[in-house]
Amino acid sequence: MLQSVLFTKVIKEMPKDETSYNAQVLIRAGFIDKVGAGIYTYLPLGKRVLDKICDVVREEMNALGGQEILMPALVPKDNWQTTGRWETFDALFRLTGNDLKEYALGATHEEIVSPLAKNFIFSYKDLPFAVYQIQTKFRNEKRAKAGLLRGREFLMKDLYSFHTDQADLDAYYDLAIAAYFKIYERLGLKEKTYLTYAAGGSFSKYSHEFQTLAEAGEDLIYICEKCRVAVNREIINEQNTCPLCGDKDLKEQKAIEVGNIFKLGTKFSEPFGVKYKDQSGEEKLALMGCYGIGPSRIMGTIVEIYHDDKGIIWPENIAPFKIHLLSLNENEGALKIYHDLRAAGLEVLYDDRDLSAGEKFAAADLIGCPYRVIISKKTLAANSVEIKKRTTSDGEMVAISDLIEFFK
RNA sequence: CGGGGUGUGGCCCAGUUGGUCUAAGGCGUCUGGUUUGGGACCAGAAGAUCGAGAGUUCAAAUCUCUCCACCCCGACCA
Repeated sequence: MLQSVLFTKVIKEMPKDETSYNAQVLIRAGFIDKVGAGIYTYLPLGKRVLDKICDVVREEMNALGGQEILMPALVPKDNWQTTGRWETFDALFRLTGNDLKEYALGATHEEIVSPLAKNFIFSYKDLPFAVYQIQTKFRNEKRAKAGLLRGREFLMKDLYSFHTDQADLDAYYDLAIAAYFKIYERLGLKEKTYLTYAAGGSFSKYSHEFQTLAEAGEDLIYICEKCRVAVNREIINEQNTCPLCGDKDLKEQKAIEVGNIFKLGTKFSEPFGVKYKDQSGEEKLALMGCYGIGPSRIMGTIVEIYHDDKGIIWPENIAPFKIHLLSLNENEGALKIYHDLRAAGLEVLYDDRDLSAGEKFAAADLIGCPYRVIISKKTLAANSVEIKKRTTSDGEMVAISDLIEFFK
């Protein structure tokens, strides 16, 4: 993409009214634009990152056997009354149409997916299966905060699984945990992410959160380094020990919740009557699990973790562009290289603007693409370009003839 | 929702014991020129109902009241 065409540009000054790092830098670099508290527009650079995160999530959900669907964001009141959550779900956005009917904006979708599943589950032969969606969720948070970490409107992947029995649910649940760690690995978060035991509700002893260590985190977790798991605050108050090894030597850390999975059991299949007939013809309730992960929050989390004093340092898998090509007044030579790189299938943001070198460098550091390729009189004199990784301070000269090979 | 803070051109802000504010400066933008390896420089220009409404006053960005928005701490977060 030509940067001269990109309609956003970097801002030199910190935005007022944002102290959260991810919000400050994402706004300054032109990834997002703030509309209201916890409400953001994703700009071209931000949309690319968000899409890449979603792609990773989607691939792993597909690998887990999930079938992608898209449920409505506008949900009739009836669905919420069936479970009683119309009254009890504080963060639900409720609204009334011109027809005087009441609706909620989807905050989670058990109330939609359960009656949906009921339409297609009759026999044990119809089970198990799992569906998921990646969709905008709405929660009327008392206090939106920390940029993308807690919004009133945010992107969420929610997967729901349906099973005949507990053993099947348990087995799938473990597969989901593994799938989640694959996602965090691909997003560069695995090292800092802990499977965290949380209160489970009525159908299992625990639910699980995935918590990524970060100073910006609003959760406190207690880590058992030996087992590489953690427990959250509700659990630690009940039993000051690691649920796996019983160790009492737990380390307190701040963390961001980047995923959350529950065994729902029959909590929703019962009110909605999601039943199947088993081999003996007996009617039974299906068991459910649900598995959430928020791509927009992940984006904020990655920024919180991967940055330096100059800006963002995107992991290669989700950078808006792999290469940031900077022309220092050598647009002619640079344009050819831009086309060559693109022809080789590489994602390139090409700064073809008529600006000083310093300004281009500063913007490139802020935006944070993994590789910077510089073309100047100096490099062209040597038939070369200079390549510098965002993570290193010094670049290296690479012959133009070897450039494509360098990125293979 | 409780407590605290802030609202002034697109952005960051000065000004707030009422009067010379006909609102300053920086960034950005536009015009012309000089520049070009770390946010360059010179000259000129455009751009503001001072968050909104009501009130006090000869006079309000400045005082009073109401409301709104945003930020922070806390509570909350299927």
